[in-house]
Amino acid sequence: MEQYDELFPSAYVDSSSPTLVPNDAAQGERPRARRRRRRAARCGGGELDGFDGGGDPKKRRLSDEQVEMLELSFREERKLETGRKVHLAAELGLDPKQVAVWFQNRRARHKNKLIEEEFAKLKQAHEAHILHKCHLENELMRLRERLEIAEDEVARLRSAVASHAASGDGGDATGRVVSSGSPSSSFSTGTDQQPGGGDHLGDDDLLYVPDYAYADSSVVEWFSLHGMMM
DNA sequence: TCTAATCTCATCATGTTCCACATGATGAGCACATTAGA
Repeated sequence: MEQYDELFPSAYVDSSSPTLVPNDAAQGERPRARRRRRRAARCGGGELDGFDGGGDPKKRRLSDEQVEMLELSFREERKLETGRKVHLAAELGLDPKQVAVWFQNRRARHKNKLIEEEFAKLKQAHEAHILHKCHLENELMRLRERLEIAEDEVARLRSAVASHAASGDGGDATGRVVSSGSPSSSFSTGTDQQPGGGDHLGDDDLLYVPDYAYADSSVVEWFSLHGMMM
């Protein structure tokens, strides 16, 4: 009948009745209270659920020596063969059933401990990953800002070149562009710019105008030579 | 194949130490736990 307690924990079911009809005396009683009552009945000498009423009904803690011996044995071997169980029980003055129960509980609690340790490790690793992600995001943000500044500079230089080309002036005797902006924005003097591999440059490519382009032709001619729309 | 012993798991009850935790004990196992020996 105990199984009904487990199957229907939220509703009282009379453990003495196979028809699952609540009994009047305990109607509305919760499983815990019911179990306590049953335990009390056992302890009080009442025969219930096949309990013979013998032995010490009180739960006794094992002595330090007993626990020490059991721990020692557990460290040697987690499982408990019948022979070892009987031997241990005799040695410790315990019931073999108690030894078996102690090993069962010990295994369960050992497993829980391992699970907790594993959880702690995973949590630590997770937090480290979160931190690393934050660093990467910060780095990405800085790079984006730098890219934005570079793109602004490129756009400004492009428009400067375009306006000079459209007005037909602004070049010196050799046809070089004389920038009206800051001296640092001179279009052709950037040393960190690499020559483009092809004739067609994309919008996002940095423009590189080689010096020879200024020698005999205007910038406009150079651009048209390279198929670029102005 | 059957059966007893044993296992895991969830839970309870109680003792110990400050109201929660540790630990001994119990019962189920559901397309009905697994395993070992007769």
